[in-house]
Amino acid sequence: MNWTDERVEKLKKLWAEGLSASQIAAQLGGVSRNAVIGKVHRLCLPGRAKAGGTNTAARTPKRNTSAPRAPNFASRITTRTVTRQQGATMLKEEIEIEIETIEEMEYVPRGNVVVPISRRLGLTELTERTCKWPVGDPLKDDFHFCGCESPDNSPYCSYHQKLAYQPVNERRRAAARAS
DNA sequence: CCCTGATTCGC
DNA sequence: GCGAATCAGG
Repeated sequence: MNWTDERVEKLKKLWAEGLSASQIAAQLGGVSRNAVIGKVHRLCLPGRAKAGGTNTAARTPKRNTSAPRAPNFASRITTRTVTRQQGATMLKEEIEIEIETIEEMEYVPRGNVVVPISRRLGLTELTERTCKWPVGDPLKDDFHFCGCESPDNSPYCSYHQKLAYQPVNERRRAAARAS
């Protein structure tokens, strides 16, 4: 693909709008994000300040122009893989529709509001049909299990089953994502 | 891992 | 002049 005046104009425009190089490359079509970035440089367009996106200005590697390339092999491998996957991903890029899931429900396992009609069974009293939801501090002697009737093969009664499997969802993802 | 922009340098 | 390969950082 040639950098026709029109394409260059579009590049300038999109870049000015703050689109990322990969997004611009997708819009223009036929070029990689690297091509876009390279062009941006040649045009001397303002790079992305250290603002929102990702820019680490004041970066001057300048290897010895005389020394042959001796990059880090380990990182090279990972870099390559990433690059290829990017290409495949970019072809799919289209429109993003954010569906905000407003979760107001905050599950709170109130340790006080104990539970239903706990049988206060000890570990030995448990059977296949008794709820095995632990109640209390395992290190204290008042520790016991719910002991209520539990459906078919479930290890918990209907009440505790909900508590056991409910809240584990969207909320977790956000948390896991952070780390 | 995925993504960003920045640089270098063979073509 | 181009842009893939790399690098560096989030």
